[in-house]
Amino acid sequence: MADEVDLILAAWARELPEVDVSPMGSLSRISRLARHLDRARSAAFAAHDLEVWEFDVLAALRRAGRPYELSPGELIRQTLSTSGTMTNRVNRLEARGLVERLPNADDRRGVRVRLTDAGKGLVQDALADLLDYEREVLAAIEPSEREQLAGLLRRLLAPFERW
Amino acid sequence: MADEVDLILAAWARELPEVDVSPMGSLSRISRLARHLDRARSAAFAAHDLEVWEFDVLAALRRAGRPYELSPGELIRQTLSTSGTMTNRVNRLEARGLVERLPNADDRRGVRVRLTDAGKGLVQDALADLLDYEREVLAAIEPSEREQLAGLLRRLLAPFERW
DNA sequence: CGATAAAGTCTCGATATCGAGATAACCGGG
DNA sequence: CCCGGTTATCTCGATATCGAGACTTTATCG
Repeated sequence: MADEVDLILAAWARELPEVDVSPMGSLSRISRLARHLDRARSAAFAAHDLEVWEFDVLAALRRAGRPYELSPGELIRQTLSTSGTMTNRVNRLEARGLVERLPNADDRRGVRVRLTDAGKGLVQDALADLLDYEREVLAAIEPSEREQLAGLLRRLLAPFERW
Repeated sequence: MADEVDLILAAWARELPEVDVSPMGSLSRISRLARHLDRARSAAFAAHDLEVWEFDVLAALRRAGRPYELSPGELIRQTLSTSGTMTNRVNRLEARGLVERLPNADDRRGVRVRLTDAGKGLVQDALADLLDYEREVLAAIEPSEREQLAGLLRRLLAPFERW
């Protein structure tokens, strides 16, 4: 039972036998899987007329809890994006009526981005579909293996998210 | 020992306790890790004045073996990109003298993309640095766990790459 | 206090990607 | 041998992202 990455590793072993490419066995798979998941998520969200980036922002606001507000800076950090990108995203979500910008009373440099009722409904529906899809993907491994996997990934991820 | 994803899962549990968001424990980590890895790779390749996408194409050609040629279509499939993207990439790599386009004698619709000597040297140097970096990332887990991880990821990836 | 540094957000130009359509070549059946 | 269907690649317009710089406000420290 081989995948594309096995073929890639075999090719490197043939071409550069003195180089140890085993790290790719994990990390290339992570990158490739992420690409496939992104595409699949696009398809899943299309039913709600929603882009992946739109979902990412709306979901961050939804799980922040009442009053469903975050600053652009917090959204940038949670979604691993940059300031120019977030300004643009909020603009377009605002134009669609899914979020609104409010002044921040405590810090006049800042802004609060708040989920509207329309945005809230949309993100919950989309989340349900996303999870259904993710459960299908994960059906390839056993529940106990899912926990193993999550644990290993957490340990790889932690160094990137600590500062 | 928690990461951002643990916080995200806890937030969903608080906000929507009736929804089982456990699939995100694995899949969100995969996506986030892929983003971080992409950024780190950018930094690693910058020393060679190389973009990640440039490396991806050159590496595919290098591991194809002599005469280091592939068609654009094969490059599209291996790098999970699209036709317009690949035309653009090959154009720019050609302009930098890292690859060259040759006519395909067997099929005049087609083209062969061949690695130049300059491209070959560059990709091997960059590969060595990439692997050094990847080993650092993987130092967070034990060798036996790396194999476990690779095995689980293979099983998740396989359904996407079968056709 | 006043000056300087730091933080929050937005602007905007450069760049990469996607994807539908165009073009050219190949292939198989009649 | 011709024709419709398929395949390989390229074109090109729309779009999202990045990131440096601008601007405003807040924090810090002498």
